[in-house]
Amino acid sequence: MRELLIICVKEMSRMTNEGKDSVLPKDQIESPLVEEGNSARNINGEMNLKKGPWTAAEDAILMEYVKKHGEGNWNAVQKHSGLSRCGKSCRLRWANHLRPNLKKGAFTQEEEQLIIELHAKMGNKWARMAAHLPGRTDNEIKNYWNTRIKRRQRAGLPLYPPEVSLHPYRASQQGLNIGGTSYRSKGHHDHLLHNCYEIPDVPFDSLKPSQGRISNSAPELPDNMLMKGMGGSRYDSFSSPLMYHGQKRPRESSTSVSYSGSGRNDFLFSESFGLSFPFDSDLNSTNKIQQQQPLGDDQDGHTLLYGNNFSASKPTTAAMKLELPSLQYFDSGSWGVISSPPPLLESVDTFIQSPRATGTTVGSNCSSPRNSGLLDALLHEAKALSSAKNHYSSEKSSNSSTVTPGDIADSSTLNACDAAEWDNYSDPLSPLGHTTATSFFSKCTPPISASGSSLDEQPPHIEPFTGREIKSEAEDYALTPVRERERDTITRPDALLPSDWLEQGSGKGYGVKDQVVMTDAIAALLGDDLSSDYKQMAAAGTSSGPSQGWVLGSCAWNNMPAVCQMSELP
DNA sequence: AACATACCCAACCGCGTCTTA
DNA sequence: CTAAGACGCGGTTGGGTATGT
Repeated sequence: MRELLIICVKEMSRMTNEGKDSVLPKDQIESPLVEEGNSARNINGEMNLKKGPWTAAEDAILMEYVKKHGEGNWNAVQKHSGLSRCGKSCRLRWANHLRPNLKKGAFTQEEEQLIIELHAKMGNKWARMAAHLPGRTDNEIKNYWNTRIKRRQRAGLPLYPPEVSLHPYRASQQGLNIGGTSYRSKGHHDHLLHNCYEIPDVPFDSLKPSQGRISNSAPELPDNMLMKGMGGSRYDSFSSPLMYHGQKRPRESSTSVSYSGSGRNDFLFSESFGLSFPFDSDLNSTNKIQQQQPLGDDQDGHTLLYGNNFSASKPTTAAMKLELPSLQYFDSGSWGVISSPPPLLESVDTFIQSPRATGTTVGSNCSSPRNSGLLDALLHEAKALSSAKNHYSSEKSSNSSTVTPGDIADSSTLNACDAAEWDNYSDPLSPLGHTTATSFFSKCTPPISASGSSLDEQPPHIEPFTGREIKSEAEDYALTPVRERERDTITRPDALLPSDWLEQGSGKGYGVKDQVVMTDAIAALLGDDLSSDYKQMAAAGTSSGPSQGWVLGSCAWNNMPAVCQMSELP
């Protein structure tokens, strides 16, 4: 090692003398430096740190240093070893290339599969993902993923297999490619994570069941889930997505125009329910935005971009552009298959806790159902169980959904192009699939079109509820003329809207029978212990709900606070 | 063979968080 | 308690290589 080091230092010296210009970036080359050996100092005597590719000599020095002193204290490397690299650079080099047990080479199939799963769970949490992939670095995973999505984008394939598509996190991430334009801010992932209760591994156990795969990772409840889920204060942030309670505030948001704090969750809510007003805890501010962004504003040609014409406001073009993300989110049209995402369970929570946006008052002790992770967990668990029973039929049902020409195929349901690729992931008995809760709630979810959608372009994707009655309705849906469905769809958000908005739609609603079914479904979700309570509340709630046709809406509207309280029971 | 495009990957940058004095 | 430094993370960039036309 010692010899190697000497050789390397010699080589380095040679390079420094002969060809350092080829290594140093232009700005360094042109800067007035006085260089000595392998390091350089500027006129102030500060070290001029080298950038660019590492040489073998530098690697050797770094390795030697770490061998002696261990990892950490990276800034000391420069001082002690004479390496003219900043500590950051050293750490990166070590972590990504020099540290032992690094796995080199292409990802194995298992690794790729795991990455997909992890990404569906975690989003762009590369470091966390890397923790599940021994020998792999976050950078590697990130690069792999970015390449992958690029490839799939080009191929017009959805990012995830259909089985994964309903995972709240994933769905929210993909789903937020609203109109092909995505809205992303640094903070969104945190928000999403905060608002995504994961029943670990449930969504993925079905993937490649024959592979006897790994899942070496212990079921991971995101730290923030545990904390925020059970009353962590940061969870409250979701009740007011426009406000960044946490320390992380999207950098971009500060510059967005007339749309303060345009974190993605603003759209999470909007999209999940086809409402386009940023959900602000402060109704006044919403009104303010409404004034600034009148209905029908089409300054950027996305009048209906956010679902339908209920649009009360939308971010300005400037804001959008500022929110434009990394290549995970695609330009308009690139993701032709992206459709209205399946409604998110978390959306329901958002919905539930949106009294202020809807003008309903909720008891203070329950102002944020987000305070209760138990409810979410219950719902997830219930939906998993339920869909395990019903997945197969609903899958068939959804697959048979009529796709009219011009419709945008719903990637989350099934993309024909992708079907073959993901066939091997399919498991009719998967606990994932179309979940009861999600399907159930999807009735409240108007469509968000992928490509600057107007209502004429895309019928809603409605996940068939797995219960018998609802399922038949879903089948009806497939047979329902598109125009009629559109009308139907337009009316659906009424459950969310103030009464004056409710009059916008006159489509069919759901009758008492449906109410019962839904009530039963929720009761089922809540389990025996809670179901009777819930049913009582639902019975009370439906009678006073804003719309007979919106059972869930009215349930959530009127009763979920109580449910929320229930969820806080030990 | 020349060019264009896609792909891969290492490295940098900026910011947030953690730690420590 | 606070400020500064260290560290970690995620997004982005740019160069080299492979592949297609």
